[in-house]
Amino acid sequence: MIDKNSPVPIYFQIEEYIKSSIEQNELRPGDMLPSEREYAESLGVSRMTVRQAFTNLVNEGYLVRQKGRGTFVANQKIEQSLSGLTSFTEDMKQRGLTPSNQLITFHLIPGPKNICEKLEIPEHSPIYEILRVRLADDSPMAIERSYLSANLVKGLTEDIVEHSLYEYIERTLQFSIGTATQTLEATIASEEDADFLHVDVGAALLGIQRLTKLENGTPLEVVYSLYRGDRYKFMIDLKR
Amino acid sequence: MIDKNSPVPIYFQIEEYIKSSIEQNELRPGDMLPSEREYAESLGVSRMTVRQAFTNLVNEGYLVRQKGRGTFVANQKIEQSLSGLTSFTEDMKQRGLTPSNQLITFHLIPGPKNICEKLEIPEHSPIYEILRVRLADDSPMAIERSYLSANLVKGLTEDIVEHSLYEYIERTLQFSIGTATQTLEATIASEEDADFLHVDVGAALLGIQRLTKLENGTPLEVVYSLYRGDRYKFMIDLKR
DNA sequence: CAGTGGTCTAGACCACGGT
DNA sequence: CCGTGGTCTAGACCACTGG
Repeated sequence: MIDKNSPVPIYFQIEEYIKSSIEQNELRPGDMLPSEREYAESLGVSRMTVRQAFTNLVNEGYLVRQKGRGTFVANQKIEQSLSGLTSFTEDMKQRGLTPSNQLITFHLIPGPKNICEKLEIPEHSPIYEILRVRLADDSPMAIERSYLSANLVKGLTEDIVEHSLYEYIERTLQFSIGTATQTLEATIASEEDADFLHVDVGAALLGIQRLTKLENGTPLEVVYSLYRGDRYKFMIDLKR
Repeated sequence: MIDKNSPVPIYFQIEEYIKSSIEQNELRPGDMLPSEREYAESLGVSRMTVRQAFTNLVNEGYLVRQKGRGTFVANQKIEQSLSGLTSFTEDMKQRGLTPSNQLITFHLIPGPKNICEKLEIPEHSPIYEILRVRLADDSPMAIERSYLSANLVKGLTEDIVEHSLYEYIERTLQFSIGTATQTLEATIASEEDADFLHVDVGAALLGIQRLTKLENGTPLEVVYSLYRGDRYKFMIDLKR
């Protein structure tokens, strides 16, 4: 169960083991775990190593510690939905819907001023403009306009865009996405919107603007989305 | 600077000292801190103790560690705006607007089923129902319907509600607010909504539902709000 | 009372970054 | 090469919980 000679840190191996035990329901919410000392002895490692694993899992919301009592499996993992920076694809899957795309336009254009400012690149720099209708269970859910710097995200093709852009960025380009600033507002469907989304003119739409940055702070993507008000709710957990 | 005989843990004292150094601009974003070993020696404590303080500050977004280089003051404390659980009053002040209230109704009623379920109390338990129009710079911004258990939030009066409910809950009752689950969706103004908000029927409104819980997990408040789409945007920072 | 998590020590070796 | 953070050890005493 634990490989001391692995390059993977022991505390991380312990974390993974406990996480999978929880996910496979071998450990249920409210269950008490073996004490830190028991764990340490049975694995033949120091108590501090076990403690590091436990601490991380507490911070991630999997476990709860109680002084003088023990360590327990948390009732609900709050962090799961908290501050989730997800792609449309991931978001829909989490909701139990099947996502798909309908690519409307895919252009390489000289960047307009307002976009370039947000991406922190010179005006007129080459930019990919991607217009997609996002479908869930084959029915329109949102319109999405994305802008990415062509000098940063190289080798973008229609194929990639129709599949999953985030997967390409994270898996193939090995970029690690950091944070995003997002704005939500309510608007009304114009004639063009109504057309794409199969709703009436004047229907309620949820407008979402997002600026995504990499972990090193480089702006990655500007996205303007319009979600159907009758099909989409945005959920978020907040902490005081 | 550090009191070893204090009941306050050493790592916590170190945290507070570093935090205040950052807040008073003695340490600026990008500055490198003394190494863990230097800190430990100069304070006469173990390196692991310093490390615990550093680790907590990294998790809170104050510091950034770089393998082989050092520990640095973070550029921007993301957590500041991230996942901000704020009251309407706080929210408006942050935006530079002056908040005020117009109390429409304030009733003590037997709780309807759906509300009581969310508040995790028996059906028909006494509940305060508060209906307010929220103003910013004396112009309508939102309609808010709040529900609170009268057995939990005692001594509520019209005066308190017209001032600031959260202040009463946190300052006077000494409750500490923990987390909230929030849902946002786009809707259309009904005739009644339009009346309260001074907008046209069919105008875009941002509907926000919130369930707030105390730190011990007790549900505190259910709120249904309708914000004017032309005046209000909801902003949030997300982490991957 | 025994067992738990909370804090702390004084070392150790490693992988990494920059000189 | 040296200094950094990353990991790990084998102890220790404390405050708290429960029986």
